[in-house]
Amino acid sequence: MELDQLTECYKAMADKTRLNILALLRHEELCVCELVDILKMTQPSISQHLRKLKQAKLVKERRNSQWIFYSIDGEIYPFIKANLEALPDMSAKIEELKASGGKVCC
Amino acid sequence: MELDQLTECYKAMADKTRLNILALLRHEELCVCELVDILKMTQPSISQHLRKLKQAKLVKERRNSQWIFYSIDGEIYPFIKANLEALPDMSAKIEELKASGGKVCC
DNA sequence: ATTTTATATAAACATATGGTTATATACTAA
DNA sequence: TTAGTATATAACCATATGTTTATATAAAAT
Repeated sequence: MELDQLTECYKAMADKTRLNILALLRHEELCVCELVDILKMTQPSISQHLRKLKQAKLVKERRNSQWIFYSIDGEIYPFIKANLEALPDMSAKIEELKASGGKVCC
Repeated sequence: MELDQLTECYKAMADKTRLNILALLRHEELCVCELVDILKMTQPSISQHLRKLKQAKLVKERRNSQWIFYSIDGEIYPFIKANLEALPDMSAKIEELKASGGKVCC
């Protein structure tokens, strides 16, 4: 692949918050406010991280009325599956969110 | 894996020069001055990039008298092979180096 | 229409990063 | 021991990055 595209990919992954987001999206698509809830960060911060991931084509978005749901993309990267598999399991965080009634949305 | 370890790995890969170094080392181990030659960058700059790669355990070093040869490591990362395979082929650069008599060393 | 909710963008700031120049260290050769 | 070669480290600087606060946009509900 092109080095510039690869650099953008790894830059996008070179941040703990963004790896957390990817790890969460592995389980299911989530909207911004759910990520804010789970990661306990401000909404603009999450939005900007999502923008980087989207620019690197690691996530895609889908609008559903007032919410925008993000999900894993990365299909342009032949290696992405292997990388995502190395991310820690975050299902507990997702369960927490659902238990606290924070799911669908918000 | 641990998110901190993964973050360090992707940070190390999030730079064009370092991806170039990894792409070159895929072919064979190289010493610092050979990398300086091929990448046409200053020696301190290359050294500092190598340090980052080494800290992330993506490369390892082997001393041979006055030279230090770097080679691919990354064995702590289950995905690293897939990632290295996506790097562009740099064999032409290596051939150039050998043709110009710059090999073994320096 | 106006208000509320969800998200994005902008401006400002502190910290991180990469490059350069200068210097230190490690080994070799004389 | 001294000089030369290979590499590492340090100090400095410019640019990039991530966070915060404030504001803008878009859709929903009233």
